Amino acid sequence: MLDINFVRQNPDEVIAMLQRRQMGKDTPKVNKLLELDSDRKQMVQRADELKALRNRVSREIADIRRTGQGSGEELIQQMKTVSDQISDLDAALATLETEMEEILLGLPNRLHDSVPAGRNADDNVLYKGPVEFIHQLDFPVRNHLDLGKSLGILDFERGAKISGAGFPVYVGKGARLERALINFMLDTHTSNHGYTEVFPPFMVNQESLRGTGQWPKFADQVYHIAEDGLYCIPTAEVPVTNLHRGEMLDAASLPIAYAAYSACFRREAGSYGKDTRGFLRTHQFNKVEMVRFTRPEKSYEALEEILGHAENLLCALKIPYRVITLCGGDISANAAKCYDIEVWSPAEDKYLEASSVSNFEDYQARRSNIRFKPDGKSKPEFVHTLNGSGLATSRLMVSLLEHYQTAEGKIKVPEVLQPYTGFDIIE
RNA sequence: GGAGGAUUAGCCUAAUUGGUAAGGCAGCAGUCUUGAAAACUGCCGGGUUUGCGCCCAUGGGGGUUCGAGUCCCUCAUCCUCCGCCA
Repeated sequence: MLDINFVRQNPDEVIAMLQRRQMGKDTPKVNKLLELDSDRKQMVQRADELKALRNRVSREIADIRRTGQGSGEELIQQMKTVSDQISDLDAALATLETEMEEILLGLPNRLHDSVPAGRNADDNVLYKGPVEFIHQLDFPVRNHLDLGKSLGILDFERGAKISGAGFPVYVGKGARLERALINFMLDTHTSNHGYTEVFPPFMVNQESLRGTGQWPKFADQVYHIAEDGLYCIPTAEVPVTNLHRGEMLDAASLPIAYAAYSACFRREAGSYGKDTRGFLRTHQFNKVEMVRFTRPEKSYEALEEILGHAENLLCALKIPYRVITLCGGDISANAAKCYDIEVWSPAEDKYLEASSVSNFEDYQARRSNIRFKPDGKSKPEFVHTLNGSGLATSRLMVSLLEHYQTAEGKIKVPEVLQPYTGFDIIE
């Protein structure tokens, strides 16, 4: 959420940001917001004057009664009218503020200056890589679906039977490999990268979705358990960032770094026909997520660190990847800056997004009211929040299976995973 | 699911029959000191204002009232007990 004070003082900058994001058509929203803001100010003034009057006279009534000078009946009658006026004004204000909040919640975040200009994904800019590792694939490569099926480690058909399309089942060594990946990633983050492990709930309430910005914008992409008012998390970012919702963090505790595994649930409504085969797009997948809370001046430093932590995993696994900087037209509304890490899929013959590393600056912190006091006398400030996948297993598994396949259709297990799997080959 | 109790600022704790939130700790600044501690003084929820001031704020949301921390309804969370159950 943007600061209404910032919008009021820098409307041109906000409108320029919308244009950089290819959202120029939302410009009227900004003007409407400023109009409402101005109306609000006048109404608040009038209401405050009436409230001041009521408070003063109420104290007079109390004095009159205490000293036995009378009942104050005349004043009470006058204040009845005043109170009615206040009620009307407050009701009108509440309507107006709701309208303002709806607009404000719908406006995207500011963009960092370093975010490249561009209309869509084609305009994203290569930041690092490609980072290659030696893999001998001097035979016709098979894709992850073929490999998974022939080795009996992935079962999409039964997944479709028990749940629906997009709910894969891992079986035997496939299940073990998936669990090994998750454990390897979590162990690396906690042991080598300084993160505190969190195992969060997989369902959250609507306030949490709102806090991280998935609500209301992505309401149609989230699984909803209507009876209990709960939502399946689309990413661990939601429960983990909301751990500190409404809190005043101790400045000495910053930066806070959490790593969390969670299953992630996404309806993927409207994306059928696009990368839907096998693991490329599923309704449920596994992901280890890194989440950070930092002082504002440290957040861009943290962004590079998180990116580095995600890259370390791919280097250890020896899976080729590249890093791109998302351009203004492709970056998500919540983020001020975002890197995507893409892994190479030899069978698909293209890069697949396996991680997104973002700095949200104070956008989420303002929505979820996460603050700290820089020092004793200064006012509370919003922290900056960041997160990065480290990593999502589904696309990673695609790349892993394909890169580590042998000419005989077996899968070698990457060396760093062997302590976790207990075997070095899937056949 | 049922009964009772609780929720006040970063933390802890007060508030007559309803009369408009009192303190303490921590923190920050200053005085004193070679330095530190102690002591003393000031600041110490949010908004608005050049300022005085004004408004809002007692878990969330409603209601009664001229006026609600206080009375009523409802929801959430925690504690105690009862019931049910993996």
